[in-house]
Amino acid sequence: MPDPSDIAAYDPVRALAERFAAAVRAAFPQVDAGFDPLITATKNPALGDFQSNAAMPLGKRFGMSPRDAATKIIGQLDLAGLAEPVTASSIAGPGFINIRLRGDTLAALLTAIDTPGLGIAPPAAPRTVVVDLCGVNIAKEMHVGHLRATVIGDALARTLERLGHRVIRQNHVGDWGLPIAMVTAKLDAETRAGRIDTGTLDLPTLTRLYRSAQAECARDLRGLEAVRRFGLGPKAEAELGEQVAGAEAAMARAKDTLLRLQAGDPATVAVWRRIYDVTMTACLAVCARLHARVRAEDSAGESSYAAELEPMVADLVRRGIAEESDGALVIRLDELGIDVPCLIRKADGGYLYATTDMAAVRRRVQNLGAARVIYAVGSTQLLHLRQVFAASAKAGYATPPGAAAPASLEHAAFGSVLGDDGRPFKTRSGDNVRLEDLLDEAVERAGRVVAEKNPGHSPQERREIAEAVGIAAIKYTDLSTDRIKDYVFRFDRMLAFEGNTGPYLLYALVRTRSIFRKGGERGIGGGWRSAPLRIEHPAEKALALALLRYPGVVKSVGDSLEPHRLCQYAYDLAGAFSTFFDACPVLQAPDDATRDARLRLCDLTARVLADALGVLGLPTLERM
RNA sequence: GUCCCGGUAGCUCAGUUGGACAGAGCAGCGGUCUUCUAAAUCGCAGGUCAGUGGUUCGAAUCCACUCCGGGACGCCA
Repeated sequence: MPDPSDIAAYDPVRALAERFAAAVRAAFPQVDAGFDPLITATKNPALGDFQSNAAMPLGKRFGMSPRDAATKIIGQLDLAGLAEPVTASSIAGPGFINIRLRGDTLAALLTAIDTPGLGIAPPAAPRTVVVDLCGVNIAKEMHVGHLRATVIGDALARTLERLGHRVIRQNHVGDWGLPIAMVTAKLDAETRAGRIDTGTLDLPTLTRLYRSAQAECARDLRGLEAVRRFGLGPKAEAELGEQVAGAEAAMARAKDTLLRLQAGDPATVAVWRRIYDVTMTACLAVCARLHARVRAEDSAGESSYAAELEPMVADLVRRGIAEESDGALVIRLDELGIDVPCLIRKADGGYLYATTDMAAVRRRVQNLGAARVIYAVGSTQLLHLRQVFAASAKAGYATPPGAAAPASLEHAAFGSVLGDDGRPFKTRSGDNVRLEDLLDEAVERAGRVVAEKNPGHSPQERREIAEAVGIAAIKYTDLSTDRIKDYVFRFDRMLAFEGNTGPYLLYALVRTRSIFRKGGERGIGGGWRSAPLRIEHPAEKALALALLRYPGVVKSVGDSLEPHRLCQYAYDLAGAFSTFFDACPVLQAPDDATRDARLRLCDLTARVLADALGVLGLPTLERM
């Protein structure tokens, strides 16, 4: 049996690449040392496990047929202890070289990843990564729009943590500016009028206040203009004029409130603080229910940047980064390939969200020490974030002190959640759908299915299972497709217990675990833990190959920020296990050695699958 | 108008730095439970990869143009 340390740890691709690179160097001394022998998994298992596509580029370069190049390579190839011998019949098609791993090699590689880390080694140089996620607004309930920012952001954060990096989550709470001042003024007025008790204030009430405050301030200024322009008469003008006067008064109160907030007036700040606390308590509870690790200490609201904006803008002006344009202040980005300037201060002196976002880049890179800043933010902000990234780079804010290279600012953009009609997901009346209502309905529907599939559970058990299944169903749907695309939200599809769904994966994990419960009942001890792995049956081989892919897949999600790759992997692994479980008796294996080897394989599968689901942020279960 | 993102089987979607006849799931048809959770598994059927042209030994993948759908475009956030 080969020594795992001899074959580049656990990774068959790397091990084969080394052997092939050596053979290519021997066969073609002219090629440089960095030549990539292009090892990939073979799509059709009937042809082999892996293939090298090295012969095609070599054939082209040396003016020979790729099959001749392949023949030269295999003449120098030594796969002893790793794979079946490669012969002329291994060359196929235009010049593919097919490779079939040996069962004992697979067993050795699996043994190498059968560790607590499951083959994922800590990075040589851990990086600090900031993940911007969730992005709630105060005085508003979480709705579907926050689902993806929370679920995707948390999955990315977990992935990077799993890879051994230092992750700082940042919930960029929308807690500042004129809209917030409007609610603050409104709540203050309502409280003073005795219509609201701040002690028992809840989020639905706040949301109502927010809406009415917005409506009061915005009341038909445009309508009045139209009435004047088209001369609809003094009566219409007077009616609208009254409304507008009210709106102007409300707006004036809001602006006054904003000034007092900015000045730190204790009474006003106390009202604001109450709004903040009521909102965040509810928001963090939803995050907890979603199994998203977003905590109070992860909040870095817009308000926390308020005091930094004026000095930052002054700095930008002084250094000539920002310039005036029509009374406003902009940063031009033409030289960075963006023809729309980034507006950072309005003509009236007010700041914009780009200003706050630049301050956030600066703090995240300069103070928090981020080498990467990842934004789990919707694709509608694509241009905005490009501008902010470019403007921050131009200002030098994206480069850590003393560092040679700037931090990497990355937008993990996602598409919209759509309703059945293909339009953005809304209630019949056009309101946003409350996230909590969505979770409640998913859990309720899951409960019905659980009761039907397995009537033996106690009500308590059923509730717990339904909760996990419902949450997993929603999260998995959100994570399992390419995030840039929109998707249609459909309960029946995500809660289907067959196919590529969260419930199916939970079930697959339960099956891997239940075998040990059953084994315990039959008096089988833990001797299998140290039993030698044996990979003989085709289903065992397919499962082994799937398990060995795990570290590389997690790594690729960390690089690409695409959690759906890990979902696809988990689904593949679950499928490989199901096939194995069907074809290979474990507890009734023909002999004890086979049984123990298979138990160990089940255990490794269970741990990898549970780890993958954990990285995705899905809740898991012991039984269903 | 400019820019960005999508378009793959009836439906929902994968498709790694270009590689073998384009893969799953659902829906349809047909096998497999006295045996480890059948919420499973095995098989059949189903596709001009939106279109045209180009690069290449080789293109769903890269380039150009066209069509369709969505989005964003300095004084909201």
